[in-house]
Amino acid sequence: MSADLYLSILKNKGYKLTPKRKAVIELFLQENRILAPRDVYRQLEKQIHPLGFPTVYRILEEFSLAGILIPVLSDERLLSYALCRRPQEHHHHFICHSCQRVEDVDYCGIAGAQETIEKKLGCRIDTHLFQLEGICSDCLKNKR
Amino acid sequence: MSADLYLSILKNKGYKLTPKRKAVIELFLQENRILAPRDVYRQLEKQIHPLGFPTVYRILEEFSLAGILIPVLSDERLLSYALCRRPQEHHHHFICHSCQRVEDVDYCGIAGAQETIEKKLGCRIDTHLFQLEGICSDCLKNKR
DNA sequence: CTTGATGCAAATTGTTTGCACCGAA
DNA sequence: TTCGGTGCAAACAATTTGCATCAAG
Repeated sequence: MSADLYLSILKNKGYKLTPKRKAVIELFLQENRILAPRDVYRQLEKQIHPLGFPTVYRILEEFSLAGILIPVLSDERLLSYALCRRPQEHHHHFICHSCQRVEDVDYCGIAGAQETIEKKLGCRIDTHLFQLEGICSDCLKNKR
Repeated sequence: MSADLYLSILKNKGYKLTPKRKAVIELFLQENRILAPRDVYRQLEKQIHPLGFPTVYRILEEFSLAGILIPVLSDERLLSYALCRRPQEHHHHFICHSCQRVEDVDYCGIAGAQETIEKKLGCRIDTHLFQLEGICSDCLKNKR
């Protein structure tokens, strides 16, 4: 999986493809886990100078609006982001409590039930969050 | 629905039933929507003096640990809490994007699929978040 | 070139800590 | 009476703003 998919999405939405934006995508691809703004900053400043916190915050929010990143609450109740592996396709995520790794889940919790729920509550469902949490296969093996 | 259920849960867990804790529960029952710490503080300080922010934070986290409140990310990416209407029973929530109201959803997204997903990913699923978001019936009527 | 992207400093806001005092059980 | 609960001040951390400069397209 390369960064090209995300870069083309950004390009289509009129964003400029700057080295920092590319680096953020590469970082999420490499780390494969949820990252808080400070995590992103700490990793990026190792390779990129200068770098400011506002830039990190701005990039993360833009990516979130572009559908590339999903905001999630971390265990420490800190705003974090998960990379959306297939931004075009509907899917959900499994987050490991031990290593924070994010994995795709094809199963959709609401499949087929949306209309039923809408009728029962009289509401209109626009989005849904289906997030699984536990211990991933690697951490289970390592008994972490 | 009264506050008694929550108070008995807290009592069973060894918490003291103070006026402030009661007031927090009453507030969530009245407001029936997600509230950030600052929201709770602003409402409570109208009726309770003195009151400090640390107290609000401590109560919210305690209630979260006790299973009475669920931490959620608000639209503004701010840590907020939703009152768990039936702390003993497994269920999920619908959050209105317009008025922030929280409603119970009996349907469980993972029902029956947990084992399948665990086998596929090789992971152990401990918890899951299934949160529906959209516009509630009242807001639909009022075309808000 | 043009306009969006970024750095920087500073302000603002959110959250936690330490400790003395208070009050529910 | 005894701890857990709370206020307060202060520290700490997260996030945003304003503006001058930079660079992708």
